[in-house]
Amino acid sequence: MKKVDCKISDAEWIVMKVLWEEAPLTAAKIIEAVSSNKTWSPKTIHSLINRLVKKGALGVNKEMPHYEFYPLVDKKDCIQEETRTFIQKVYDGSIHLMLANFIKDEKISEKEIEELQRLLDEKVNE
Amino acid sequence: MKKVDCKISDAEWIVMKVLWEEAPLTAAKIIEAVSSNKTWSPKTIHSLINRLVKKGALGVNKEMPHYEFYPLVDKKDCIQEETRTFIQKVYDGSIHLMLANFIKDEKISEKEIEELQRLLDEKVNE
DNA sequence: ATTCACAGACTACACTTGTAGGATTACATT
DNA sequence: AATGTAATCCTACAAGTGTAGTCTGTGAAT
Repeated sequence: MKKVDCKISDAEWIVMKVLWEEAPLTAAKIIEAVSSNKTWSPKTIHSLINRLVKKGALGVNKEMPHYEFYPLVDKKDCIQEETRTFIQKVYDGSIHLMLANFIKDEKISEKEIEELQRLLDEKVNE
Repeated sequence: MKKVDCKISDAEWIVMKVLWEEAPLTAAKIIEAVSSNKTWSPKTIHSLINRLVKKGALGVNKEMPHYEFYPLVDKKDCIQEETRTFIQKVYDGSIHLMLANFIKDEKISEKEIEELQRLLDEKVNE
């Protein structure tokens, strides 16, 4: 998997998430999967797929009766890059500020809090 | 403070953050503050300010020798909106997934972990 | 009073993004 | 083999963004 060097737009993320879930897939399959969340025209989804190929985020296998697409960039990398950008923009790059703000402000259930505490404990004992 | 109804772009966020920090400010002051982080032309910063005024994110006091600008939208609201969008895009809207992923993957110092644990504890005892 | 430099108004321009449409090709069915 | 339907390829187009530039007026300095 290549490092992410490209920006993936909001709409494109939806397509990428389908292929990170399962790949390779034909355009038809992708359209089917995306359509459960979005009411886009198949044409629109084709456009997004092609842009992602052009960007280097997707690869194509043309040796098939119908092209098959698969991710060329790693999901974890993309998430981290996206997160980094977001935290930079909103929290001046401070992860800590972000998490603190988050824990303070958001509605998190008791159970989730316990779960997070467990995760933190694990982290400590690594 | 109005509710945020407008999208604030990455570049615009930098201007907004200056004015959330201190307001009202003249364009010259804003340019000065922004220039410590960014090497934008003053013209560029003027453009951003004007777009923000047009979007309704900034207000202007024209009764001054030089216009003074101030935020019309609340920082907390903007952060929350931005965060919501981000989590939707990357984590399918699951705050929990996001925090969990974060705690697992990111390099967080021991001290930060303790700090977060403290925050969670506080949250429990609310 | 003249000039200079900056403030403010308006304009520019290429690139990305959301959202498709049209033309062409190729497989599948009659 | 012909035809229809779906898959590819290419094109479109307005709005938003990053990144400025021009023109015009006015206050400050000479």
